[in-house]
Amino acid sequence: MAEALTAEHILSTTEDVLRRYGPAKATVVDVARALGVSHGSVYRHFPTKAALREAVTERWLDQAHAGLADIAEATTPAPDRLRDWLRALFDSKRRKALGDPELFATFDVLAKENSDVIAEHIADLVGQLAKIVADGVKSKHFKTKDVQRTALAVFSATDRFHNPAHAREWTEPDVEDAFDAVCDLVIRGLAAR
Amino acid sequence: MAEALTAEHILSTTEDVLRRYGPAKATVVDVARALGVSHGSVYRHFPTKAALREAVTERWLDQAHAGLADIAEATTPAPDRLRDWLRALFDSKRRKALGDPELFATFDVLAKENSDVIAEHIADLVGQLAKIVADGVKSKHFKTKDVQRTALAVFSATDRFHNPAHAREWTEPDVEDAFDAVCDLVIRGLAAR
DNA sequence: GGACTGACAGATGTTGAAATCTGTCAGCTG
DNA sequence: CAGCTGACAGATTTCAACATCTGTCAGTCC
Repeated sequence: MAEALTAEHILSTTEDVLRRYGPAKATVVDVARALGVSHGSVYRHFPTKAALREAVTERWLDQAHAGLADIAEATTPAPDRLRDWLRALFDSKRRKALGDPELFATFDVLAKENSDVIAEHIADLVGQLAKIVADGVKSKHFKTKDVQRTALAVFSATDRFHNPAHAREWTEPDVEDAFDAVCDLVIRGLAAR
Repeated sequence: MAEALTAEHILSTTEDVLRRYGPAKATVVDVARALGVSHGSVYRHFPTKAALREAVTERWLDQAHAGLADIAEATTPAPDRLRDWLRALFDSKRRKALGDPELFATFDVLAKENSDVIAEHIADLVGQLAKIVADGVKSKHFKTKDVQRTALAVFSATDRFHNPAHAREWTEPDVEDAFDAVCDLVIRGLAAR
């Protein structure tokens, strides 16, 4: 009303609407109603509903994983840093899955649609892994011929602990054990002998 | 008609019906019709539709993975044997996903339902992994404190390449690379130094 | 009397008409 | 004239009547 209608304003309202109705029920009309404008105005800022969902998810992912980049950039020994980073990723994902289920469900929808936002998100995470692996090689903690390929392998091997498709398993009591066991295996697999 | 109605006969007809209609559409009435009996007769041999589906899937899984146990029992060096076994599992799963999609979909349904059949199937596979890991420890190729935990870690780390939830990824060109990279990482992680 | 049928109740699925939604755009409004 | 509205076409979703399915069981038929 008094405020100008900004993309930012639309995004945070959409987040609220998604949280209330979930990705299956939330409509652009709902968002417009919550903003007190016509839905045509929303289309002035976002070309499609999909673009809107993606923008919300992108923001949400950035916020959720803000701390990860710091861990990746730290100067701690690479093996410890890798374990901390994988742990932080797992904890962050699980916290979101349990504490913010509707937005997590939105994220899950995008993941199953091969959205660009998810591809970028994954590329970002694998890039951070590559940084840690490269540091480990430099410090002689790790040994590998192809850093990028190895970073991808680490990401694949820990898929169960960050891919939203597996979220239902994250409440089982054995996951913690499984996570630690996979971490041990992966870190040993990287180690220089 | 001339034949007596046996559980075996019902199972193979159900397999045909599932292949034709898929798990979502196939009904007990369809199976009975294909057998030329009333659906009440089917319930004489299987208590519920779910039990029937599970029995079919169990047979199908046994047949699909018949060769795996032989590999696990072989006397080749444990690292090679592990790689062969993981490769055989991946190939077998992928072949089924592409060549027998409706029964694979049935398997996928059971997997998402936490069915006992799937739990046993997994326990069987992890048992075979444990055999290979234990042999590797005996022959000094591998080193681990807890064989069972390690076998589970190997199974988790390669989840992307056998869990039906990931079947859509198995046709992407990069999977082969990813599979090899994860195998390398896992086998290095097991190796004694 | 053991194997099978078919009618049945309640649950689940299908269908098509009505309601709502997405995305566009000509026109209003300040 | 930049920002917004609201009517619109076509796509999608909802809803309720209807059909089919699951699982049971009294009764039929060798």
